[in-house]
Parts: sequence; structure tokens; C-alpha cells
Amino acid sequence: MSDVKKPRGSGRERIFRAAVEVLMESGLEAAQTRSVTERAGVGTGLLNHYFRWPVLRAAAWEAVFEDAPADIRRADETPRAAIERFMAEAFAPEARLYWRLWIDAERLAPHDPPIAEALDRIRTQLRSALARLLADGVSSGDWQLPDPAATALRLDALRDGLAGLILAGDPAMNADTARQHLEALFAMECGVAGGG
Amino acid sequence: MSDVKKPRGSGRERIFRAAVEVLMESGLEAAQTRSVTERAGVGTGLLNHYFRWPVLRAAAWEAVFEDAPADIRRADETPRAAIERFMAEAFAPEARLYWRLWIDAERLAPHDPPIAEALDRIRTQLRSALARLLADGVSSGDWQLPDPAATALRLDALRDGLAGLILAGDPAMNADTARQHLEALFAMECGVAGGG
DNA sequence: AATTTAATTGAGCAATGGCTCAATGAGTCA
DNA sequence: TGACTCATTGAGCCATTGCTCAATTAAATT
Repeated sequence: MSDVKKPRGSGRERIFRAAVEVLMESGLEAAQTRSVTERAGVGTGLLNHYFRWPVLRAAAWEAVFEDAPADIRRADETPRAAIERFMAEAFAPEARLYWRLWIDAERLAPHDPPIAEALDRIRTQLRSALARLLADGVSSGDWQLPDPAATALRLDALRDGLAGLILAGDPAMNADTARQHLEALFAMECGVAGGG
Repeated sequence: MSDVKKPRGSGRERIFRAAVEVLMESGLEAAQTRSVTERAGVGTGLLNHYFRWPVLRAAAWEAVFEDAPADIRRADETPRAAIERFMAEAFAPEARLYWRLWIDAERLAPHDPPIAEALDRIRTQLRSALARLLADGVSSGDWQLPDPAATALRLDALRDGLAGLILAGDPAMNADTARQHLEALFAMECGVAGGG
């Protein structure tokens, strides 16, 4: 009876989980307290009893990306396989939701301290995971890179820029093209002559 | 007397010019009709008499970037000089305002048709101006590129991504570092071995 | 001067959205 | 059973913001 309308867990937990779901559906900026309380099956007052919206929002955002750094290089995955998956997943349709959340966070960060802190933590972890992967590939002889950390930063930034173009509806950009450009950069980084 | 408070021009002109100024100061999202009418020294009703806010905002935005495409390659400028200026200006402090406007527009575009159209026009012009510059540099023997249009797109996207990192307050990114990465990409595009 | 037309005003409307707070319900302890 | 605590509710507050509209002023026309 009580779980027809209300998911399991205490009010506080339900609100947090609902916030995560709302973020995934609506993005950071369109998400509202009312959507969260509605989805949690809870009065509007309860959210404000437990949380302050900007803090809850940032916490839910961080929860969405919590596992991402560890997922850059999965257990027993070769560097080459991980990089191939990196390229394949970068602009996959399933990634759109995450890109929107990511870019929303970059936009909000200058005016939203909780978001800024969360973004900083996740970004640092993601980037060092990628740099580690690139360095491992050098160690294992899969590829050569003069400066894996710098390459990680460029791959990161180019992926960010390409995803931004896709999300902004650039007619000259789509997932396939974006992937080709990202792969072209990696090839150049590894010393293969300039890409087309 | 009448130009102590009110700048010259008709109400319509004054409002448009004020809109441009407000955009430059506040960015696209923080800009409000009241700031514009205040700055124009005009009643709030007049703005709505002449314009619809989303349309005015997009028109003012486009006016800000109107001259940018032609400025990629100035008259009597060699390709090399133009590219050097491109790199130097990309992340200069003066460019911050424009970056904010640009990224705001990318964010608004999916939900704001007037902005989407303006962004599309300017982006197309900017990108083809850059591609033309790169192709000219190949013709003149300043550099070699297998596919100048693809290189233009990557330079564009990487610059976008790097600027996004700076604006979002990434502690690992600043104007100098960003410029180095952008130059590293260009060097690789031209066939110089992978950059550090 | 009289009339018409256009420019201009700003108080206020309507919708939005985070948050308050007095009230209610439910569980616990003596 | 009464007293106390904590969870929960939701109508409504309050500030924001694009926009309306009846009223006013100024300019042009006859």
C-alpha cells in the first residue's frame, strides 16, 4: 500500500534519489524543487526541512558522476581497450544526458559555490584517471606520448568542445563526426601525421 | 539638456544600443529588460512597444559578433600573421566577455529560436573564415594541412573547450596554458610530431 | 487652433519558483 | 493516557521579471 505511490526509504533518502532522477531528466537548470518533491511523493516543505536547494542540487549532480572516474579504466581492461571505449562512448546517444549536466555545471559554477566544488572534484578525478590511462598505454607500449597529462587535457577539452557543438545543435556536427575528430587528435598526439 | 540623461538617437535606437551594452556587461542570461530600459533612459513599456525581448536579445547578441568573421583575416595580413593573432587573442582577457556571450548562446540555443538562428549564422561565418585562412596558408606555403576545413573545426572546438574550462574556473587552466595547448594542436595538424 | 497620429510612460498584472511556518500526524517513553 | 519529539504537510509568502494597457505628452497634419 505504502509503496504504490511512495518508493521505499525515508523521506530524506527519497528526496535525494528523486533529485538525482529529476536532474537526469531535466538537466541542472530546469530542475525544480517542486519536480523533486512531486517525484518523491512528498510535501514541498520536507525538501526545505532537510536541504537547501543549491546544496541538494549539487550533491545530486555529484552523485550522478560519482562512478565515472573509476569507469575510465575498468578492471582487467587493457589501455587500448579502454581508449577505444572512451572514444566510442564519448558522443554516444546515452551520453547526451551527462553532457548536458556537465555543461550546465560549468555554466553554473561561477555563481554557484556548491556546484563549483562538486565540478572541481569530479573534473580532477576524471582528468587524472584519463592521464593515468594514457601513461599506462605508454608503459605497455600501446602508444607513445611525450606528455600524457597534456594529452589528457587536450582530449578532455576537445571532447568538451565537440560535445558542446552537438548539444548546441551545430548542423555540421554529429556523434560520428565528433568521434572522428577526437580520434584524429589522439592519432596526432601519438605521432601519426596531421589528420583529415 | 536632452543628452545629459539620454544618449542621442530615437528611442528605438537607444534601446537597441543599450541592449548591446547590457549584454556585454551582464551576459546573455543575466541581462534583463529593466536594465536595458534603465540604461537607455526610457520607460519599460517602450521596449515592449518596439521589441519582444527574446528577439531583441538575439539581435543585440548578433550585433556584438557581427564584425568577428571579417576580423579573422584582416586586410593585407599574411596567413601566418593572422594565425598568430588568432592564437594570441583566443584567450586574452579582453576575450572573456565574448566567450561568456558565446557559451551563453550555445546554452540558450536549444530553447531559444532567435538565439539559435543568430548563433548558427555567426558560427558558420566564423568557421568558414578560419577554414579559408588555413587553406590560404597552405596555398602560400606557410604550412601544410591535409584537410583545412577539418583542422578549422578542431581548432574551433578545442578553443571552445579550453575557453569553457577557463570560464568555469578550472584551476588547471589559464590563458597561457590554453594558448599553449591550442598551438600544440596546430603544430600537430601541420605535421610536427605530438606535442608536450 | 483643432485634430489626428505616433511616441512614451510606469503602475501593475501574471507567472515563476524557492522557501516559511503554523498545523497535523505518527511514533516513543513514562 | 499524557507529554514530548520528530516527520510531514501545503497553503501561501516574497522576490523576480517579461509584459500589458490606459493614460499622457509630443509631433505632424489640416
